[in-house]
Amino acid sequence: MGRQPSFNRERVLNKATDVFLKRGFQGTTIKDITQATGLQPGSIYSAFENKTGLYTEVIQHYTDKQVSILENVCEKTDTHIGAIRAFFDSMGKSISSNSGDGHCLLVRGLFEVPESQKELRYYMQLKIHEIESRIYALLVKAKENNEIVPEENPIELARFLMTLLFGHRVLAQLKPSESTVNNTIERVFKIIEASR
Amino acid sequence: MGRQPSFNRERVLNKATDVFLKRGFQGTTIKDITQATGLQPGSIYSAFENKTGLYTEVIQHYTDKQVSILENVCEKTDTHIGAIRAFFDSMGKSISSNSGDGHCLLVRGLFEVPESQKELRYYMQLKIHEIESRIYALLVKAKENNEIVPEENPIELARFLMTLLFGHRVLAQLKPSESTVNNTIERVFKIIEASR
DNA sequence: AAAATACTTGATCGTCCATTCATGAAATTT
DNA sequence: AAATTTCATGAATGGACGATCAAGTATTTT
Repeated sequence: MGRQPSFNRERVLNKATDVFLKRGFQGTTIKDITQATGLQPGSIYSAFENKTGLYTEVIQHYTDKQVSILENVCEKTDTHIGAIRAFFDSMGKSISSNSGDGHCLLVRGLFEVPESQKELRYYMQLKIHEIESRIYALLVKAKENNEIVPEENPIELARFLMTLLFGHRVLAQLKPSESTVNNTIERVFKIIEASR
Repeated sequence: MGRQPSFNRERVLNKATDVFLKRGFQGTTIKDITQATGLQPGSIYSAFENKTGLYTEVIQHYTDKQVSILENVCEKTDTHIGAIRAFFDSMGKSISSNSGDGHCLLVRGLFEVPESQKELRYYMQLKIHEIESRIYALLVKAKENNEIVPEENPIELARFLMTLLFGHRVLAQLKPSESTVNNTIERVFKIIEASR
């Protein structure tokens, strides 16, 4: 019934993700989005309701990508601990390469999505927990597999590893040299090792 | 010659710090500042040039406070490593208490001061390095004092501890329970211990 | 092919906000 | 106390931005 939207939603979300990564939620204007996507304001608003709706969907899209990065490294590593290492390495690369200024939409969003946007902020927290619970699941399997010591608490370790991931996203804002990033990540590995 | 400003600059900076901590740089309007300080727009602009100038001075003021926290704990602890521990504990309290939402003006600023504000962004990086170099200095003395192992590199460890401080400021945004914060900080201590 | 439905366009609206400036008031100098 | 200098006031300005909507166009249905 009636006309179909003529744009590819996935492509639009990817473009919008790039813009939000570069300029943040507050710093991105609808004009920025129209220029990046080629869509007109009306089309954006009819497809996503408003700027918040668009950002929400971008966050969903972005988190799905992060989770699939984690799933991919799981297949390529033989231990669960090795998968977590690989995930940190992947983040290290994202920090050292200059695309998107090493930003994570979720971390950045926590600091700059206005407090008035209660729902959106809650949604971002939910998505961070989604990633954390994947790491937790890996740690549980690692424990079953005797990859980490039996005294280790996977919930707490997962939280601590998230804190380290977070820290690196802030570090990224200081434009650290590649060797600095390598060193900090190496130290994370040592911590993971120590849990063995 | 002429009239003196009738307001107390320090008091104004403290009030402005509270507002910026609560709402961020972009989220704070001049109206917010006028309401918090009782000053009129014109007075603010004549005293601080503009919003950026005010924020810059607030950052300076804020960093000085952070540095004096660090200096205070140095006097109250007998080892240099103990001072670093105490500094982390102080941050832990700032996260668990709800004033200012556990924010750090410097960390938050890195994520939300617009990229167009080149000078201000550079200034914030400078101030972060100021704190980092204080921790570095403590580590050097700790090493001289055999509080940490001679193989340890103070530059790298200081950077890593900063990354952990950063991580906690992100963690704070997830409204962690006090026990979660205690646990993550406890794990930081174990890392510091391991350097002994 | 006519009717119905849904998407597209882009100018426009209303609001908010950083900043300014003319006027007035106070302190200091002469 | 007159003149000068500086500060305080707060309404006004100009620009930016999120959002809307009427008119137009394409697609599907009957």
